[in-house]
Amino acid sequence: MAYRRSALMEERLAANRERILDATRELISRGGLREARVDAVAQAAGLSTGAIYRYFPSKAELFVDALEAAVDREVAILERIAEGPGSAPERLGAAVASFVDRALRGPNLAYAFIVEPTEADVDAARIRCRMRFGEVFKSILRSGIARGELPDQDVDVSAACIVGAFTEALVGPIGPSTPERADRDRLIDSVRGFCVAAVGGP
Amino acid sequence: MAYRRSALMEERLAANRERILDATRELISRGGLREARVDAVAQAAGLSTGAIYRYFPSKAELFVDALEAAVDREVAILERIAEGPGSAPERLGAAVASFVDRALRGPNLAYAFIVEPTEADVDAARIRCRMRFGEVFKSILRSGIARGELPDQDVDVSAACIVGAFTEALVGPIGPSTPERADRDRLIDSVRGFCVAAVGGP
Amino acid sequence: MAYRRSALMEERLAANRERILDATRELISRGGLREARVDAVAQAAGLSTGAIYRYFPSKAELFVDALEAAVDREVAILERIAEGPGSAPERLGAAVASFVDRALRGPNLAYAFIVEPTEADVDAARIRCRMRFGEVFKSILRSGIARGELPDQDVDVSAACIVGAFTEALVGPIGPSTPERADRDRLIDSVRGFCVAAVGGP
Amino acid sequence: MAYRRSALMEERLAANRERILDATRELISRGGLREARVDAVAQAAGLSTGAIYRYFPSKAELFVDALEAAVDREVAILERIAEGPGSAPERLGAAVASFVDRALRGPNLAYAFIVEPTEADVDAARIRCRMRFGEVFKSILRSGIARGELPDQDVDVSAACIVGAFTEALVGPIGPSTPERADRDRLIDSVRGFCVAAVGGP
DNA sequence: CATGAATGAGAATTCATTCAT
DNA sequence: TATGAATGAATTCTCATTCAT
Repeated sequence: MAYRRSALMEERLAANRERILDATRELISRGGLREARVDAVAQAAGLSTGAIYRYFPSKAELFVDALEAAVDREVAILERIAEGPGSAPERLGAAVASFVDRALRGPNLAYAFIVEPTEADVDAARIRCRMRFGEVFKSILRSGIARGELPDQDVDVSAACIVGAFTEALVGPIGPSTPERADRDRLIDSVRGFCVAAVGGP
Repeated sequence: MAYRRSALMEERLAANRERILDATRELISRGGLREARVDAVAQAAGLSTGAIYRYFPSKAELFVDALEAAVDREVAILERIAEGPGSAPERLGAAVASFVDRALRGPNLAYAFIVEPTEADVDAARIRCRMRFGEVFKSILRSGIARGELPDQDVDVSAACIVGAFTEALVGPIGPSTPERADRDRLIDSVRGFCVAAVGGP
Repeated sequence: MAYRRSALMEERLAANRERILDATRELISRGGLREARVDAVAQAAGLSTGAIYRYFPSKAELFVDALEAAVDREVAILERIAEGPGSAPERLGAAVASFVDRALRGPNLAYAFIVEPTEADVDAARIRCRMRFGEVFKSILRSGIARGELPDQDVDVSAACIVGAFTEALVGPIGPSTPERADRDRLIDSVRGFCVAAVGGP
Repeated sequence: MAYRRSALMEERLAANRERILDATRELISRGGLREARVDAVAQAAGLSTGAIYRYFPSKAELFVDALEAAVDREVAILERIAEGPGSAPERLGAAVASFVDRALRGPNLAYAFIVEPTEADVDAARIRCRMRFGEVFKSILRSGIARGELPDQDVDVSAACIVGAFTEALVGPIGPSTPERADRDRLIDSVRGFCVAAVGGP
């Protein structure tokens, strides 16, 4: 009996943790880090303020975990594309398009984890996340250069520029509103074209 | 009876105002809008908290003025390049290089005026600033397309991507520290190359 | 899962709210609106500053509620007298005496809700309160005039004068200290006599 | 030469002092004590903030002096009426009418010196002023009782009620705006009638 | 373990008063 | 003496974190 109850509880705890992370992501994607108060997160997660602190030691750690969870998923998808078939320009284009497409559909953290300084702890996580994105693109670029599909270049800078380019395209002229399907496709194409050409793709 | 404000005082006031704006820019460029508290700005400017309110009606207006002052200078320089001689790719490259170069030398607000939500007032200014930068690049792109120096493209998206690319290149792999001269030149070249190639330049 | 707020807690919250309102009334009745700082109210209520904002959204609303709560009670009592039996002069005298009597016993807000400009919000409430008092007396006067118990007169002015007369009698020669029982009775009689005679009563 | 300059200066100083007092009265009569900031007074007087402190050691003392100056004039006028010819009810009515009339014409301090708590210093002055007004009315009442023109009564209370009545009539239903001439006359008559009847006049 | 009321350290802003010019 | 810029204490309000129930 002790076992079963424990298992049940275990599940519930995990579910709560997930709900908190989801609520955090949701709130950040709407109003930025600034608007994501602990109270608001708790309410959105259907829990009490105090409960948050059972799952996360501080607001900063909660944010860090939320950012990293979101980036985990994103990077996993991008890595599959990066390691998949096709030429480097093709894979680069696909990765960019994939990211932009997803960002345009649902609530995304592009706002928050790219450039938005906060407390030191969160900021460190933000930088780590940015670099992880960069790594994916760097791996594509390196393979392309090695195979002669792309000209030689400073992959650190190119990767950073790519990340910056599509982020700005997302949060900049478009804003948080979801554009029409046709607009979306055109935007994705434009960004993809920009990034592929930038690194010397055809 | 009427008291004529002495030239000396006039100067000192102007100097104070400038010092406040400088301090604000300095603080923002280091820790973002969040860290730039009125107290901190005052201290950095060598004044008391209350004095700030003699020069600016509110923290929000101070920030707006600081952002716009910085952007005024920046945009003026970029516009001169945009309207100058040379092909569109050349001018684009020169503009990008010029911006990155300056940003790498002194404290820059790239952090703040690109993406960092805050109060509504400041945010509105931030968006205006971003658009002003975008406009400069759009004008270059349009002229290039008209003259056949650049392929047809969505100039809105391209301009946003350019702004995002060099901003990220600045805050991303490099951070606030000023790199060595050689590194700096290499970085500038890489970013320029990225942006020019991205829009279809040679 | 849903947490039912316990009856005990419910009670405590209500008690706290009441304590805050009481503390506010107490402080206002001593030092006027000016001295009733949020800190002071909190301390007098045995709570922290922040706690006040759990019960009232702003200092202004707290004041408005405190004023209106006090006036609600007062006006209810006066209305019962106004609508009760007896001639108009009798009822007027009874109403005045009743108000003065109560004011002399406990902390009274006479100071605050009669004349003391503050923020717009609070001021609006103050004016409303004053008018509500006036209305009670006007109703008595009108009925008296209709029945021929009182001579015709400008009831607006008379009501204002009545309110002013007993308010001043309260805050003026006496001040906040509670006088002896005999003095109190004499004061009440004098004020009552003054007001009844003023409007043409016997 | 030293003499002449001194006399000139003397005059100018006195004129400035008067201007400051006037400005203070003006501001208080408009927005109450709260709105009369030292800066505002200085500007209204055509002087600098610092200059105020040459003439008055503190804001509190400035206010006290302004109140007392205003009351000096007022009381002098009322005393002349009180000591003049006519029966007590006549003189009482004339005094009340005179005060109300003047208050309705120009900026008046009725707001401030009757009921409006502030700092302790100013408050003490306020109470003194109130009592001085009371004294005038008490002297009328006493003479009326002595001569058999008025019934015996508690002159302290009656005087306070009179002051309260006309004050409230002034600041209450009418407010700071100057009413039409006809309205004004009617108001004066009503208040006079109220006060005279209140103390047992015909 | 969950709750949400309470805490209290900030942060922005105001304004009486001072003091270098 | 006059000026008005500068000061800084005081005040309102916010929000991450704690803790009794």
